[in-house]
Amino acid sequence: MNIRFYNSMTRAKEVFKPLSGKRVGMYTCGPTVYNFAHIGNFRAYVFEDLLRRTLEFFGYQVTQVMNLTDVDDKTIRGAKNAGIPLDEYTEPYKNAFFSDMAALRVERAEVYPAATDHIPEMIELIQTLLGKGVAYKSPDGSIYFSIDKFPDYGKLSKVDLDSQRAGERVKLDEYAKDSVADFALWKAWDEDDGDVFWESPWGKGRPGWHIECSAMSMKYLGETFDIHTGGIDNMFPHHEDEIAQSEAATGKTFVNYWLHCGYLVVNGEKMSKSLGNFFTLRDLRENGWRDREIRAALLSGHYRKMLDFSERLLEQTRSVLKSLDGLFDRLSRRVSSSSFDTPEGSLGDAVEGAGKVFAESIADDLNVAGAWAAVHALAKQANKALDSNEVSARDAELALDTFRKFDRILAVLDVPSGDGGANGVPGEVASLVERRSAARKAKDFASADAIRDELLALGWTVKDTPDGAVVTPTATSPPGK
RNA sequence: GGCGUGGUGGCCGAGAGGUUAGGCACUGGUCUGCAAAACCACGUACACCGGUUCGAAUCCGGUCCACGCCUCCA
Repeated sequence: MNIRFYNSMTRAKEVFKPLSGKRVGMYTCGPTVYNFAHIGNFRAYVFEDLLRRTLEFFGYQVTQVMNLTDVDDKTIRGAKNAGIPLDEYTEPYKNAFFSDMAALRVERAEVYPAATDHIPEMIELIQTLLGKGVAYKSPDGSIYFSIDKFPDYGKLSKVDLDSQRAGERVKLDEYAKDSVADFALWKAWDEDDGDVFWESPWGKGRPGWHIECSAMSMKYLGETFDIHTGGIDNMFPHHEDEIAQSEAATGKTFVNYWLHCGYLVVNGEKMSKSLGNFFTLRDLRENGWRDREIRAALLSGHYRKMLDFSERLLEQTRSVLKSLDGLFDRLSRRVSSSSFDTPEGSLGDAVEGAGKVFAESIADDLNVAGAWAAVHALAKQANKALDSNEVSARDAELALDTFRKFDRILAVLDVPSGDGGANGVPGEVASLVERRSAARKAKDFASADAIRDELLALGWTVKDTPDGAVVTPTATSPPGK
C-alpha cells in the first residue's frame, strides 16, 4: 500500500518513497532542556511517534534522530541563575523528558544527540560554509550565515524577506550583521555566558541554535535524508535556516519530506510558556488524568490541525477508552470461558473490513480519525455478536488480535494479553462477589446491593451479565468533575 | 504591513462536487430484581453573501470572525 504524506515543501500530499528501499531516515526536532516540557510540546512528539509507528506498521525500518538542545540562551541563563554548571542544570530536565515520553508511550528514537557533544561537527560545518563564502565573521567574532548568498532561502516557509517588517530586536544587531535576516552560526563569548564556551578557530564562543540540527542530522542520517518533522512554529526560521546551511554546504537536497504538526491550543490560544497557559504531564496527572488518556486525547484529531486541549476533550476520551475496555474484557472472557463449538465467521468480515479501513486511513497522511472509525466499527460488531452469543473463542481471539494490531500504532487501547478471566482480582473482592451472587440467587437484593456498595468503596464495579457477575476496577474521576 | 491556517449538528471530529463518516453527551426503547454494560432509535450540520453547475459543506469571487508566523518556541 502506498503511504502518502503532506509535504510542507510542496504543500501537497505525495506518495512516500524513501531513498533506500524499506529504510527510512527521520529527524525530529527535540526539546530544549531548560524546563519541563508541556503538553503542547508533547503533541509534536506524539505526532512523530504516530508517524514512526505508521512507518513500522507498513514494514519500514526507521532510523530516528532526535536532538537535545542543551546549550542556548535559556539553558545558560537557567544555569547561571541556579549557580550550577550547565550540564548539571540540564540533566534533570533531560531525565524528566525521557520519563514523560515513556509515559506517553512514545517509542524511543535510535539516537538522541546532545548539542554539547557535537561542537566539533558544528565547527567543521561552519568552516565549510565560510570556505564557500556563504558565511562571514562579524567584528565581535560571531559567524553569520549570509542569506543573500542562498537564493533558495524561503522556499519552505514561502517567506519573501524583502517584504518582512524589520523587528525591534534588529537594532541591537544591526552593526554586526550584513542583513537583518542573517542568522548566527556561531556566537562569540560574552560575559553573560560565564564559563560556557568552546574554543573555535574564531575564538571562544558557542554554536547558534540552527547549526546543531544541520550538523547532527547529517552526521547520523547523511547529507540527504527522508523525513524531517517538527511543530509548524519551527518552519520559520528554524527549518528554513537548516535548509540554507545544509544545502549551501553540500549542494544537495537536505530533506525529501517535511512534515509539520499544528499547534495545541487552550481556549483558542497557542499553548506557550510565555503566555503562561501551559500545563505539563505532571499537572494533568494531579488532576486525575491517566497517561494513556492524555495520549489518546492528543491523537484525537489530525496532526496538521489545531488541537484545542480541554477537560472536556479528556472526558470524552475517557468515555471512549472505557467502553473499549469493557469490550476487551468481554472478549477475553469469551476466549477463556467458551469452547470452540459456537458458529464461526461471525466476526471475520468485520475484522477484515475494519483492518482495511484502518490501514487505508492511516496511510493517507496519518488520518487518525478514519483509524478510530475502524476501531469503533469493529467494536460495535463485536459487541453485537457477543450480545447474540455468536462469538466463538476463536472469533474473540481474532478480534482481540486485530485490536492489538491497531494498537501497534495507537498505543492507547491496552488490549489485555493472554487468557483474561479473573486474574488480578484480590481474594477479598472475589469472595464478596461470590457472597453477593448467593444473595441475589436467594432474592435477598438488599444484601446484594449492600455488598455492591462495599465493593464500590473498595474500588471495584460489579456488572451482572448472563454469565454471572463481573468485577472491574472502577475508573477514577478527576476531583471536582 | 507581509505571509499562512482555520470556521462542520450540544461537544469532539472526518470528508472535499451527487452515495448514512465516526465518536462523546442527551432523550426514548430492548434487556435487567435494580444498576451497569451492550444493542436499537433519534440530529437533512457544514460562518455569511453572491456566482459556476442538472447538483456545492466541497469549485470561483467577495465579506466577517478566530488563530498563528514574521523575535526563543513543538
